[in-house]
Amino acid sequence: MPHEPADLDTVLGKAVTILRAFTVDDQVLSLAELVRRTGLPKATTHRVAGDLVTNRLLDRTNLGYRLSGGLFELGMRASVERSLLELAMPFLQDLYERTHETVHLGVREGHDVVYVAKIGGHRQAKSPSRPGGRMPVHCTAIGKVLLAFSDPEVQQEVLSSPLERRTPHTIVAPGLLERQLGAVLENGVAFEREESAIGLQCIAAPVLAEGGDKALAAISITGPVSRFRPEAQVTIVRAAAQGLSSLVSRRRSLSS
Amino acid sequence: MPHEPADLDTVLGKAVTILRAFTVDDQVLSLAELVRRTGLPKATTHRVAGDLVTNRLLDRTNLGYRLSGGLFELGMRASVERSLLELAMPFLQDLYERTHETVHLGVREGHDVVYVAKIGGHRQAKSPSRPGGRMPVHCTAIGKVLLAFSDPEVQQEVLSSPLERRTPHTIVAPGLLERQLGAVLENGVAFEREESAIGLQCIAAPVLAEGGDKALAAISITGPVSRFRPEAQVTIVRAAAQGLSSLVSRRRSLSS
DNA sequence: GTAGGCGTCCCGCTGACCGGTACGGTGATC
DNA sequence: GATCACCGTACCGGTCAGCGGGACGCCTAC
Repeated sequence: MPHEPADLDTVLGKAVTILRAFTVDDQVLSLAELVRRTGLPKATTHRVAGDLVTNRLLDRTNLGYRLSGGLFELGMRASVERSLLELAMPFLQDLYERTHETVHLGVREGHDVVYVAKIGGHRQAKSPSRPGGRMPVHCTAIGKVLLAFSDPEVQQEVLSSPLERRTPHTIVAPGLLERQLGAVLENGVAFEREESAIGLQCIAAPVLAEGGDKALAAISITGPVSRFRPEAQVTIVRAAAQGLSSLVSRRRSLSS
Repeated sequence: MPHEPADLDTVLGKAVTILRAFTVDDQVLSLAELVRRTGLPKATTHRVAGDLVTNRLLDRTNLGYRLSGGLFELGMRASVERSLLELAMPFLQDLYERTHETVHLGVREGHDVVYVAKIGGHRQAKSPSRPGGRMPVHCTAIGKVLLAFSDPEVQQEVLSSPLERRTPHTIVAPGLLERQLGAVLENGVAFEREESAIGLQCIAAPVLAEGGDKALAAISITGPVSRFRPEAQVTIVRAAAQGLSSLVSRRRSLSS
């Protein structure tokens, strides 16, 4: 987890610490729970949380605090993710319509994948991914594509840190993972077979930056083993990702 | 605009002021531009922006600052919007697949609609809405539905404040708007005919809270006048919204 | 009754924050 | 190539916003 724990000697540091104490599946957190998670003194937590409410980053409910709509709005304005999302939507729609399986758009952040979008129908496979949520790179198709098309240093960093086991099929051997990344570079797609959740398979392709060797994002299709064959989707996933790549290239977006 | 301008005497206030200086279509803002928009002293802006970068709410690029991916992630964790989005997605997909026109999910915030989701294909009508963006309630179908199913006080507030003209068809007469809201209550759907943008028509239905008289959100379909007839979609939009309503009711979500 | 957990508030100390000021770089204008 | 305007960055002493230990009142459980 390459998360420096934020400077607790500044108001701002305390504030983001409180905000980040919320995980994807927390609806509402009590003051006491926030104190427990952040390690901040109770009085301080109370005051800062109050200030956050004043500034419309938190909502106060009778059960406790929750992240507010104002924060959602702000987050949606993050230019990279938002414009990616807007440009990608038509391509994601196409994939969904052809397969009626769950379609993801994700970017890499450190050793994790962050899902920017997730679309699916009523019968979608129950997957552990959430929009705005994280998953380790090494156990997802999106993650493996993103890693394969990353700087070698990043790859080494991941390969040399322990690979968490999520299911019996999760790849925890660095050597095996490295070989797979090589294959991904050749094929332009990555697969995942019940490595993050039992019963799920997945295929992903990279959205490449202008140079063509670095990935900005990745697109994937996920389905249950019972009815979904990832190999059958190689062409359309690759096409969608490439279409998005060239669309993105036509706009200015990136930067250091 | 019921936006209290945030307390500029606190660090937190300054920080959110800087963050909110970004609009939906700003990719990157220079320090000087931030100074101009926020009215804060240059030195202060420089320092606080630097702190925001440290805390991963802003990114530093060679061109200036931009809202970071960390902020996107945080915003996606806002429970109300996120769970709404997740539950709604299958219904929105259905609507898109049936019509191949742009589908929106929106909530009300003050006198504005905030778009939580927007999905469309390659040939989507060019509409002024953006995911995470705002539009006035009185000139959109989503807005009119949300307003019709709101507390009377809110309605009065909107009706008694000036109604901004966006196109020649925008309804700027409070009396007319009020009558339309009555019709919306009866029909359970609202229409918009080139009131927010020339060439666009729209139909929306409310996602109702358990009581059945207050709207949590609304779903809409938007299309160009040339090929899209909103009246033909009454049934499916209403069905989608009702389906989502009952799904939401089955979960705990709301609160004061 | 009492014990533990909760949210709220008080209040005196102090160091984080403030912002006027100054400096170096860069590009346009004459 | 000199001048000027505008930019981002850095400094630094004064002071007040922020701090958090502690106390209080309210619950529910035992």
